[in-house]
Amino acid sequence: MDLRQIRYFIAVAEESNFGLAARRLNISQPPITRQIRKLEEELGVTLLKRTSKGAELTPPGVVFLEDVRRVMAQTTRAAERVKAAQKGEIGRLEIGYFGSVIYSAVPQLLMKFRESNPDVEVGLHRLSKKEQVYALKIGQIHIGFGRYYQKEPGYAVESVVPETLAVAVPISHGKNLKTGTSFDLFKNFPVILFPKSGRPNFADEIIKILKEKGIEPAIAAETEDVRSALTLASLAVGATVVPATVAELNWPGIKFFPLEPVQNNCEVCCLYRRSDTSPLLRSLLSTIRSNS
Amino acid sequence: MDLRQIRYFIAVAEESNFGLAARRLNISQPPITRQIRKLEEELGVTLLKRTSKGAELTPPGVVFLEDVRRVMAQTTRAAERVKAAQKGEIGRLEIGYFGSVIYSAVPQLLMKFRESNPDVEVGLHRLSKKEQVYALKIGQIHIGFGRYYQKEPGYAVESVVPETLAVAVPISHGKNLKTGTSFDLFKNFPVILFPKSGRPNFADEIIKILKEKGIEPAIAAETEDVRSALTLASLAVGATVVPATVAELNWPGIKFFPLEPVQNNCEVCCLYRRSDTSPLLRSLLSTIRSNS
DNA sequence: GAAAGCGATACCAAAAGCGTATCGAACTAT
DNA sequence: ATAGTTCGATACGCTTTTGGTATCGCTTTC
Repeated sequence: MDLRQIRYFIAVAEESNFGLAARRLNISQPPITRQIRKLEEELGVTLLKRTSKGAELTPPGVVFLEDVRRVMAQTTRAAERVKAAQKGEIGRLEIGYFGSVIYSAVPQLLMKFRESNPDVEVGLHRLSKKEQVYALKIGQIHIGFGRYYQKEPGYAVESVVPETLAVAVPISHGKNLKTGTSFDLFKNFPVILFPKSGRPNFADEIIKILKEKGIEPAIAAETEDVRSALTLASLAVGATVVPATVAELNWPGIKFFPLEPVQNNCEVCCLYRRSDTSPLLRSLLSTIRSNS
Repeated sequence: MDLRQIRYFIAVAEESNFGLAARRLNISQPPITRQIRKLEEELGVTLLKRTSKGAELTPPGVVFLEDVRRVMAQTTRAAERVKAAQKGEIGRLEIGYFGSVIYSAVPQLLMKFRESNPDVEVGLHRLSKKEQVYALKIGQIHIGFGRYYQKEPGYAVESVVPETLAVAVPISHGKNLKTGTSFDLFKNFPVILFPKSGRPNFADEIIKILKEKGIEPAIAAETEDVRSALTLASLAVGATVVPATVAELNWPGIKFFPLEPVQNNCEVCCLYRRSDTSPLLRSLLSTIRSNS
């Protein structure tokens, strides 16, 4: 079977006439006779009954016409979709993330991306930094989000959100806490740090920032992620420092104080293969860049 | 676009290798290169990234592969279905009927037909005998069911059910009615006849039968169809004679007495075009014939 | 009974397809 | 480092397929 034969058959079926079908297809009549007959021979079914006035569908021909119209429609659709895919309008974008970026920065970005690319499917994969590099290498993901990427040859790191910080303290301790700057809060609370692994990490950065401000806080706990840290904070174990985007969410038992701007490396970054020409990636990158 | 190109593309996509795909398709490798390139040129999209190890799908290629697999599946399905249609296993059978045959004879027949041809759609059309002939002529229906068809050239009439008759009397008149034969009932009731139109018809036949038994009943009413006749009978307007198949149904307020077998022309018949070679019709006819 | 309309057929030229042989680039292994 | 291997791409000749023109045979119409 052949798409040409199908096209010819549909034309003849619709015109009920070989000659008219030929004119519609801008060819002469004999090729139509031949292709239709070939199609019928291959199927072993008479699709058209030749009459003195033209041709009419046999009952199997009616069935075949319906089916074959769907085939043509799907073929056209496939051609349209593959072009749309090249423009980055459809397809599947695989995203790796690590840590707190999933609480706000990534969702916000994806929501914006979705506005201009509503038909793109998105896959999210929680992966450590090391895993992200490997996943990028084998093409499992297109881009990774996180903090503190080191530069590697062949890979690009770009800032996504120039993050500010916030201090999270247990709400149970009243609200008359704030007297001076947010840094003064650490006079009242030991600090909860996270994550434990993946150095250099957010915990190291916080220590560094506090040190610069002359603060050497007691360490109340070290947790694996923001969520655990905030849970401990809500139990009045101590205070913790989180990205401002995380503070935008409602966490029960927690009150956030924005931290005065400091020199820091906390911004959310993305990592991708320089050689990746995927239109979807390029489209997402332009969304990221238009954000800042 | 061409089904061959699609076949080649799927093979290469699945093998991730032009050469292996060629072997799988039992052709040499250069034609594959050429066809794939032609496909890509026509679509204006690079579907495969040629690497040193073979080939891998580009993101648009992934999208295209999914779509194009559906096309192939549908094409195969269309080929299967058209063959099934020729065997009379699928398709649409249009049926005309008139009068009381719809109450039992036709449903029973179609139920049996459905057992062996579960995927055949059936259309039912209430048409007078005259309309049936016209509908057959223009191909609107394949077969008509009714009684008292006259023979016409080019059309065949066949018996479907060698029908016996039953007398319907109002249930309100107790059950000690039956003394002699069922014909004796007409000593107690005037007769309700139907239908009014379409002579020769069922009413004529009943009159004839009664006459042969020496009965000349008073005519209580003439109605358009069985349903009306039985409704009147249930109101004790009179008794009426109906086909035995109709008596199998439960009609409120009616008691049926089988009528002793007599020579009659009441059987349900079907009418079809002798030249109609539709496999569906032939299949239905063989169901009909195996019935008797 | 002639004319017109339809699909089928015959024949030729053009196009497209496939196969063999070969190339060039990239990876492997010694 | 270099020869061998493994890819896909290319060149060329041959075969198959396709489409066009002319024509046939049949049916319908006037």
